[in-house]
Amino acid sequence: MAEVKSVDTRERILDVAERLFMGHGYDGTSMRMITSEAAVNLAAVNYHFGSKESLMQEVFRRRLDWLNEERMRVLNTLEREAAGKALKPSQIVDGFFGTLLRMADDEKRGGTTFLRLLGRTLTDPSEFIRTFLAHEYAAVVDRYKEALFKALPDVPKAEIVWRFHFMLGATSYAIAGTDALRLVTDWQIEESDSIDRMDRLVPRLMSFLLGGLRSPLPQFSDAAATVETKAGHTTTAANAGPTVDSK
Amino acid sequence: MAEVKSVDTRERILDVAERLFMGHGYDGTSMRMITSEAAVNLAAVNYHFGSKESLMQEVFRRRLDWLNEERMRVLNTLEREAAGKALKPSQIVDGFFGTLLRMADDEKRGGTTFLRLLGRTLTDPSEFIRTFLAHEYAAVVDRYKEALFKALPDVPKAEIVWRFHFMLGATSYAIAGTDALRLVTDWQIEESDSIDRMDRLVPRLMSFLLGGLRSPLPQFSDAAATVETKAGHTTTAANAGPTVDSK
DNA sequence: CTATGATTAAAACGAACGTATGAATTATAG
DNA sequence: CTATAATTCATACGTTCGTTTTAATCATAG
Repeated sequence: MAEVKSVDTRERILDVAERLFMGHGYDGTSMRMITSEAAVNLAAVNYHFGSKESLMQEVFRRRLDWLNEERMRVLNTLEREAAGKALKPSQIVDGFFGTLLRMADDEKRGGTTFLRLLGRTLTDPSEFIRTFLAHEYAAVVDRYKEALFKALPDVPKAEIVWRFHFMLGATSYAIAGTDALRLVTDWQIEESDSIDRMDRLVPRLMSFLLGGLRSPLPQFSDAAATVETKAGHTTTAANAGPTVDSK
Repeated sequence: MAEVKSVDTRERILDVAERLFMGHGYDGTSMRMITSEAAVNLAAVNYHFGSKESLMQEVFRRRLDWLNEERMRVLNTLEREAAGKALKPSQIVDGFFGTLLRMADDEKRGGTTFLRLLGRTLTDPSEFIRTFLAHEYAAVVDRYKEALFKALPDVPKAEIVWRFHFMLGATSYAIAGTDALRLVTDWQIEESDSIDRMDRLVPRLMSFLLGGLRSPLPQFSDAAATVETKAGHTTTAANAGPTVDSK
C-alpha cells in the first residue's frame, strides 16, 4: 500500500480547498479551481474524499476536532479548579471564544484562514453545511451554555442563549468580515500587518463580548413577555440599569 | 408603451429573488428557480434587469434606498434636537440598528425576509456583492461613525470603529442566523411565532449592543499598542473597570 | 384600424459544473 | 523480479448554468 505521496496530495487538497472556500464560498469554488491550484488531477478529490461535500466536511473536521476537544479540555480544567463553585463569565467566554481566536496564532491549525472560513460558513445558506456544523458543535455549545447558566443564576436562560448567539455573531464578523469592514469604513487607523491585527483583536473582542453579556436586561413592551423574566432584572434597554454581574 | 403587466412581472421577480437568495444564497439560486417560482419566462430576468448580478443589486437597492434615507433622516432629526450637543450612544445605536430591525415589522419593506438576506450577504464572499454593499453603505456608516466619535470623545476612534463592527456582526447574526442557532442549541425556550420573536429581539439586541459598546476598554499586552489608547481608559478586558459612558 | 414599441414566449447556445471510467503509473509485499 | 494494490492521469459523460436569439403577442398612439 502506497501512502507516501497520497498523504501529500490529500493534505494539499485540504489546504487549497480551505483557502478557496474561504475566499469564494462553497458554491463559488469549483473542483477545477481546487485541483489546478493544488496541482493534482481533477479526479483526485473524488478519489480521496468521494465528493465535493465530503471534502468540505473534511476541511472542517480537520480543524474542529481539535478546537472542540480543546474547548472541552479548558472547561473541564476550569470546573475542576473551581471545585463545584460557579465560574466567572469571563472565564467561560474566554474558554469558548478565546480558544477559537487563539487558533489564529497557530498557523499549523489553520491560522486566520480557517477562522475566516468558519466565520463565513456559520451564515452559509447551504443546508448540508449548517446541519453538519450543528452536529459538530452541539455537545460543546451545550456544555458552555450550562456553565453560563450556572455562572449567571439570576439571568433567565432564554436571555443567556440569546446573548450567546449575539456573541457568536460578533465573533464571526470580527474574524470573517475584516475586509468588508475595511470597505465600509475608510479605516483611517491603519494597523501594520494582519498578525498584529489579530493580537489586538482578542482583548478588544473579549471586552465587547463581556460588556454585552453582562449588560442590563431588556424590558419588553409586551406585557405577557415579562413572565419569563425574573423580578428585579427587568430594566430599560436604552439606559444603564443594574448590571448583570457574576459577583 | 405597455407598463401595466411588466410592473407586476418586475415586482414578482424581485420578491421571489429576494426570498430565494435569502434561502439559498446568490450562487445557490439559479435563474430557472426564480423564473419558475415567479411564473415568468426564463428570459424575463435578462429582459428586465439585464443580468443575474443586476437583479441582485436591484433586490438590495429597492430596500436599502429607503433604509439609508430613513437612517439619515433619524440622525438629522436627533442632531437638530440636540442643538450641537453630543447625542447619547443609545440614540445613535437605535438610529442605526433599531431602524434596521424595525423594517421587520413592515412587510411592505421586505419584512424579515430582507433582513435575513442582508444579514447573510454581509459575509457573502462574492466580490461584486461586497463592493456594491460597501458603496451603498459608505455615506451612512460614515455619518453614524462621526456621531459616535462625538458622543464618546474619550474613547479612541479605532476602538469605536471596532465596536461598530462587532455590533454589526451581532445584529447580522441576530436576524440571519436564527435557524442556525436553533440547530446549535436545542432551544428549550420556545417562543410562539416569528412575529413575536422579532418584537422581543429588538430590546434584547439593543441592550447587548449598548453593553458591548460601553464596556471597559481593553488593554493590550503589546506595549507599543497602548500609544493609540488615551490615558485613563486602559483597563483589563476580563473584569469590570471604569465603564465607558456618554455622561 | 393600423403602426409601433414594449413585453412575453420558446428554443438554443457555449461554457462550466460534479462525477465516473478505464488505462497508465507508482509504490509496496512476497 | 514479480505480483498486487494504491494512486494518478487523460478523457468523457450527462446536467445545469447564465445568456442570447428570433418570433409571437400585447398594449397603446395616431
